[in-house]
Amino acid sequence: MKVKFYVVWLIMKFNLKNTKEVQDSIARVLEICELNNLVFTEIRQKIFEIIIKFKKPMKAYEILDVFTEFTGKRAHPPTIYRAIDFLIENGFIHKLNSINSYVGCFHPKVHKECYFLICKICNIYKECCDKNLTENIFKSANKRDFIVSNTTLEIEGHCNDCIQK
Amino acid sequence: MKVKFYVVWLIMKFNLKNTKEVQDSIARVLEICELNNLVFTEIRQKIFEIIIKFKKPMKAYEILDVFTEFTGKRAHPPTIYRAIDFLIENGFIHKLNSINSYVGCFHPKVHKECYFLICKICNIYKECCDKNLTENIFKSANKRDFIVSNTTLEIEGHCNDCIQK
DNA sequence: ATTGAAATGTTATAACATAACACTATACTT
DNA sequence: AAGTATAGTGTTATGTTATAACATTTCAAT
Repeated sequence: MKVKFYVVWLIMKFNLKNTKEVQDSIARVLEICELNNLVFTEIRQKIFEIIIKFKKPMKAYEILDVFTEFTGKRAHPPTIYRAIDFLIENGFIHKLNSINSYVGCFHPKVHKECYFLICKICNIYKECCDKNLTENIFKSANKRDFIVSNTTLEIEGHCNDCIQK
Repeated sequence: MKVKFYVVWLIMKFNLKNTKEVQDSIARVLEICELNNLVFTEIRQKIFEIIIKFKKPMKAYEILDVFTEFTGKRAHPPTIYRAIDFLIENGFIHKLNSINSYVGCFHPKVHKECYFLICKICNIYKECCDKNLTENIFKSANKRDFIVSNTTLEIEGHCNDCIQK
C-alpha cells in the first residue's frame, strides 16, 4: 500500500482549501439537511467536504484514500459508496458517468438538470445550468414520444484557461 | 460457469434476427470499410453484428458470452474490448456511459453527435440526431468559453410503447 | 523469403462497485 | 427506564467492468 505518499500528493496537488463558493455550498447543504430532517452524519459531512473542496472530479477510491488519511480510520469501499449514494440522492454531489468520477454540486437542490463541462487538460469541471438547453432536450425527446426521467449531459473539451496557455 | 443457459436465454430473449434497418446498417458499415481501407476482420464483423442485432444496449461481458457461444471459440475480454474500440473509433457503435453498455449505430459516420433515449422499462434505445439541439449544446458551452471536443447526452425515461401499456 | 505492422491469444490484474451479514447508535414507544 | 425498530456503520468477500503486458499469428509490401 503506497497510499500515504499518494494521498499527500493528492492533497498537496489539489489543495483542499476553502473558497467562498465552497463555504456557501457547505452552508446551503447544512441548511437543507436541517430543513428536511436529513441525517448528515460526520462521515457524510467529511466525504462531502472532501469532494466539494477538491474542485476536480474525484474517483471513489481517491475519496476513500483521502478520507482514510483525514480521519485516521481505515475505511472500506462501502463506507464511501454509501455516503456517495446519500449525497447523490439529495443532490449534493453528482456522478460524471463518462469518467466514473464524482463532483460537488454548487447549487444543491436548486436545479434538477445541470450539465458539466470537463476540461481534458486541467481536469477542472464546471457545473452549468442552462434553462433554455434543458427545455430543448425535453422538447426534442418529447417530439419522439419519450418521457424523460433523467438526463446525463457531459461535455469534454478545453476550458478557456487551458486554451490561453 | 453457468454461461450456456444464460447465453441461450439472452439469444432467445432478444432474438438477433435481421431487420431492414439492421441490414442497411451492416451494408453501410461494409461500404465505409471498403472506402476507407479499414480492416473489418471476422471478429470485428461478428461483434458488430451481435451488437447491432441485439437491439438493446449490451454489456461487454454479454457480448463476450454471445460471441463465445456463436463462434464456439473461447474468447477473452481483451478480444471484445479491442473490437469495441475499433467499432467506436469508426463510429459503428456507441458506448452509453450511464449504463456501461454498447449500442449499434444506425447511421454510422453520418452524424458526429447523436444522443440516446433509453427506456427504463423495455430497455430499448433510440439513437437520435437533432441538429438544432447539438448546436444549442455547442453554443451554451462556447458562451462559457469552452471548446467542445465530445459530448455525452443520454436520456433515461419511458418510451411510448411502454407508456401505452 | 523477409520483414514489419496490425491483429489476435492469453494471463494476470487493475479499477469500479455492491451483497450480505454483524454490530451500533438513535429515537420512539409504552 | 427497558424494549424495539430503524437507520447507519464495520467488515469480509465478491461481483463487474476494463486494461496492461507480452507471446503468437497473419498478411501485405518489399
